[in-house]
Amino acid sequence: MTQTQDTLSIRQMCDAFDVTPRSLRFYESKELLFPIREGTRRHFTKQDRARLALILRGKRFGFSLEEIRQLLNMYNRDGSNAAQLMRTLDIARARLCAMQAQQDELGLAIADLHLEMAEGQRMLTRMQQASPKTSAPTHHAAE
Amino acid sequence: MTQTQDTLSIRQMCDAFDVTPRSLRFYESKELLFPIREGTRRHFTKQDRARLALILRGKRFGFSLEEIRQLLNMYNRDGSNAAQLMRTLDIARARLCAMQAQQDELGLAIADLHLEMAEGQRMLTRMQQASPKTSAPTHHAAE
DNA sequence: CGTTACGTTTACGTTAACGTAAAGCGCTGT
DNA sequence: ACAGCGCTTTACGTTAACGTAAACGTAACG
Repeated sequence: MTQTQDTLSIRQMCDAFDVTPRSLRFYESKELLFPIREGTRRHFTKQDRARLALILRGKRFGFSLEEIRQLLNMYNRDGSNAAQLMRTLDIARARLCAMQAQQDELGLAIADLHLEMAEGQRMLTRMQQASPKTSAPTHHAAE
Repeated sequence: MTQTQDTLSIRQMCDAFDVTPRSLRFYESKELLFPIREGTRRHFTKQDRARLALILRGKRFGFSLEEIRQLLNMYNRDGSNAAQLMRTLDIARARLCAMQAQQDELGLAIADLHLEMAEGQRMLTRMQQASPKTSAPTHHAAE
């Protein structure tokens, strides 16, 4: 229960999260992570691990590191005062809006692409029927 | 019906599509557009306009210019042979898959962000009730 | 004939998110 | 004492999609 030394080296972090040392140092330089500095060495705490998990998720969602930094502040309740919290919420609202717009556009694009692909598929089928390279057994889009 | 001269200057294109000359020249250098070259001047045909429209749509959807170039070939049926068409369809399938994955992840992210924002909102409300700066009339999250 | 307006080419600058190389410190094993 | 490992800092390199500046052509306007 009293685990006093719950900290990872940079290499252990890399292995645990499948990132490069460069990235971790970069994130620290951008103030996304704050490992304990024992002299020159870094020690990543449980907090850092949690933050890194959120960073990686954010990246998958297409956020920039700067945006992620903003959101981390919200997740962490660093800004313990109302004004700061309100600004953070504003940022979140804006991001949310953008994300929803993007999701909608993505939906449209997906539908369009489906249509174009169907058209291409039809053309391909016609072409293959026109010039059968092999004697062509019933080759129905073999997956 | 016999509109022999249906071509736009670079400036007209820029105005029509709200892009910079630099972008158009860049797209040409990347073989996304093929304006007629009368000496040194460019003349953008109806084809170019159609392609540009697709380019801009593709960009909004998050495609890279190289990906867009591939897709333009599909839209245009340039690759009139089956092999080429199949490769193009493969690219499209991959993109489609990625797009759907991204859309799903975006959905998750949106839900998460909603939760976090709700939490932040509750905190804010508590803080405002705890320290009423003004004599505070019934100020219910005035939108 | 000079100057705007519009067009061109060439080429270096910019941002994001690292990659990669160089050079050095501190500890361990032999 | 020295090699090697793991970590460090410093700093230049990379990719995409243009921006921006320089330096020039040419056609019309006054």
